[in-house]
Formats: sequence, C-alpha cells, structure tokens
Amino acid sequence: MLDELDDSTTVADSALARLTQVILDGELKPGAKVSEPELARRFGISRAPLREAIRRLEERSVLTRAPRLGARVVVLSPAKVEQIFIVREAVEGMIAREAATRITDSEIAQLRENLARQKARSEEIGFSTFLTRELDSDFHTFIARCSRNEFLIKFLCEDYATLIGLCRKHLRQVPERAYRAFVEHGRIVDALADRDADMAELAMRRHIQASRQMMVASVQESGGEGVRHRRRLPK
Amino acid sequence: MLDELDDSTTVADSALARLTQVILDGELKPGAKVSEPELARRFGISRAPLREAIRRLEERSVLTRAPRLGARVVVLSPAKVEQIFIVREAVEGMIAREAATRITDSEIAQLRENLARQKARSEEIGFSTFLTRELDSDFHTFIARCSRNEFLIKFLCEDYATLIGLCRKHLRQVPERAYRAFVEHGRIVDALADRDADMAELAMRRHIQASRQMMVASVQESGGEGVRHRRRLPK
DNA sequence: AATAGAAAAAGTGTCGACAAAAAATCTGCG
DNA sequence: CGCAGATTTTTTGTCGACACTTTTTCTATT
Repeated sequence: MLDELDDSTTVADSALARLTQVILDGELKPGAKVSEPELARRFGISRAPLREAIRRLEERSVLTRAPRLGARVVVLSPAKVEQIFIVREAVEGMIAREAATRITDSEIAQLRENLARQKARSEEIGFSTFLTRELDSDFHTFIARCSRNEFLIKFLCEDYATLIGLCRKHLRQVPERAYRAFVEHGRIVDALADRDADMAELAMRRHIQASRQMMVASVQESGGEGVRHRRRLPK
Repeated sequence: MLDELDDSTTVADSALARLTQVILDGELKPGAKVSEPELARRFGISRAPLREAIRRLEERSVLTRAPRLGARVVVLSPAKVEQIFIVREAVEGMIAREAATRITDSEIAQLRENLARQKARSEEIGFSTFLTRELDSDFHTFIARCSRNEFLIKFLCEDYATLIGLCRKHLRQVPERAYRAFVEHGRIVDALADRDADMAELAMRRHIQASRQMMVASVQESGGEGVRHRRRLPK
C-alpha cells in the first residue's frame, strides 16, 4: 500500500491484530455481524487477507460462522463464561504446576514486583480495578511463560487470550474481589517460590474458581443466551 | 462447479478435512512443505479456500508458517510430544471431572460396551493395537461429550484432535501397554459410574501420564528437533 | 392496510491474475 | 572441479471480478 514500512509482516497478520482490537474495544459488540466489505474498506485492504483473519478468530471461538450467513462476534452467555473458566482452571492449574519446577529466582522476584505494583495501584485507587486488569493479565501470562511449555503458553497467550478478554468485560469487579484476587495471587507466588507443584496447582485452581464464582454472580442474567445467527440483526 | 451437490458445505471446509486426512495418512510427512499450488491442483480447487484451511491448521499447531516461506507440517520432537501430553492431562482430567457429575446411566452403559469391544478386539489380535486406536480415540471423545462443556469438547475433538493423531503415530505401542491402557480405562469408567469427580480426574490424569511415559520411552530420539523452516527440504 | 410475491441490492464463496519474494538453475571464474 | 553471482522459475501474498445466495425493497392483490 502507500503507508509506512511493513517490514515482512503480512496484511493478513495485521488484520488479525486490528480485528481483535476492534472486538475487544467493544466497537463490534457480541452478536454483531462481521461484515467483510465494510471491514475491508475500513482497514483499507481486500477481502482475502481479512477472511484469513476471520477464519483464525473463528478457530479461536471468538467468531461464530454459518456457511452463507457470515460471521458474528460470539455471544458469551453466563453458561459459556462458566465453561470458559472451567477450561482456564484446567490449563492454568497445569501451568502453575509446571512453572513450579522450572521457575527461576529472578522470575519469582519479578512476580513479587508485579504483586507490589498491584498492591500500590490498588491502595492508590481503592481497589477499583480498571487499571489492575492489565496487571492481572500480565501476572497470568508471565507464569504461563515460566512453564516452558510452548503449547500451554500458546493456549493462554494466543488462543484463549481474546476470549478471556471478552469474559473480563462481563465482570464489573467489586473492590472486595480485587483485594481477594491480590491475596490469592500472593499464595500462588508463595507456592511457586517453594517449588511446591501440588500447592501451586491447587492455589491457581482455587483462584480461578473464585473468579468464576464472582463472574457468575456478577453476570447473573445480563447477557441472554440468544442471537443464534438470525438473518439480520435489528439496528 | 460441475460435480455432485455441495449442499451448503463449502469448498474451504472440505479442503480442511482433506488436508487433515492427507497429513494424518502420512502423505505429507512432518517437516514437509505444504505447497499451495500443488495441493490446489490435487484437490481441484483454487488457492483461496485452500489458504483458509491452511490458516486453520496453523491455528491448531498442526502447521507452522513463516511469512514468506510457506507452511510446513509440524515436526513433533520428543519434547513437543511430552508438552502436548501435559496439555492433554490438564484438559482431559477436567473433562473426566465434569463428566462425572453429568454422565447418564445410558452413557455409562455405552462406555462399558466400548470397553467390552476393546477387550474382545485385544484378545482377538493379542493386544496388538492397530485397530484399537480408533476405539481408544472413541473412548476419549465420548467422555469429552459427557462433560457438556462445548469448549472442552471443541478442544479435544477439533482443536487438538489432529495433533493428538500425529502423536499417536510416534507410538509403536507394545501389547503390554495396550493391556495397561485397557485396565486404566476401566478405572476411569468405574469412577464415572460412582459419580466420583475427584477420582475420575485422578484416574484420567494417571492414564494420560502413563501414556506419556510410554510415548517418551518409545520415541527416544527417533524424531530430531530440527527442520526449522529451512529453504527447501531435500528430496 | 396488511401480506405475499417479485425485483433489486448486498454479501459470501470462489476463481484467476499480478507483483514481489524466494528457490532453483545457469553461468563464469578461480 | 567447486563455488559465487546472475538469471530464470516457482511460490507467496494480495487484489479485483463473478456467480449464487441471502436480504431488503418494491409492488400488487385481497
């Protein structure tokens, strides 16, 4: 095109990144139609690379597709959010277990630093959690990398990252929960520091269970089950 | 086109199925280049739908891609096989846990039927395992469906199915292992029948751990770490 | 006026084409 | 005879076009 330097990154790859951002920003809301011509125009690209990005997000369960009806942003009903957290519990539990035997002292120090930032930020803004979301996300992905397992890492940091990001938006976190999460994070780090694999897995699973319960209680019946690829969405 | 009736299934979807089969059949061996023009010719389709299929297999970690060098079939080094089994242990353990509280009596009966077939087949052909592979795969996917969790099901039956199929080829199973697997399957079904979630998860995890250890011992150093997107593969 | 049917518009799935990059081949020099 | 550089060929990434399906709009009838 006529823009800056691409430097060996393809249009399809950047389309994936941009489309992901559009969805996480809420510009394309759950249930919204993903129009190929419209997005292609908006991104200034043709439909071919855009379709590749759509296929990949479909593979990640972020988009749902029906053969001739196009793609839509997934609607996360409370039931689905709960199911996603079950998967997270399994995978992140194993991540903590594997990390416990492989984490370095330096990495543990970095985790404690992250904890300190969480605490400072929380006390500063009274455990309101708009900005601690990023720190929380960092905390979990950092531990994933300590597992030294490329498939566990890919799962949490790529495959499920967008879906988890969508789940997070459902959660109007209460300060109380933020504090509990902070305490739970501390327990996880302690277990990792002890290289106690069993305890690390258990602490991580309990942490995600607690998040799930809070999420379910919070969501209640905000997001309906519906939007099953109807013909057109009402404006 | 000019062939029979497509009936709402797209060329891209069937391309995904065919390409998956070609890889599982071993026609495209690990490390082999996935040539778009060649496969498009072979399948009698254009490159556009083929590329969508390739992107999806890439998302499933079956293919690896470098921006302008094309895609290659993933090379499963012993280390990678071990990592994949770690993921399986986490996910299938949770599958067993969730299934324990949701499985019906009818489904338990079906599982016992599968076990009977496994036993019959094994005694018939002396626990040689060429044909029991399918029964084993059925066993695991059936339990996945009993979890009633669409994300767990999708993970095992779609996302990781091809990768697990590739792992299986590494394992030159010994009759002894087949018998042990049969016993372990029985323990899993017993735990499910008792609706004992803890036991079901533990039994499944031990089963997959045993498979992993057998696999690692079997593979040894058969598949090298190499083939890191070199320019061309020697014929 | 409301509904059913027909016509028009828009969207998806697929194809062929082209530019740029990579791989293979050819060529000349040591 | 081997190797470095240049040339040809192949392949990838992207685009525009077209057919067929779905959706919307228009029209006519009860």
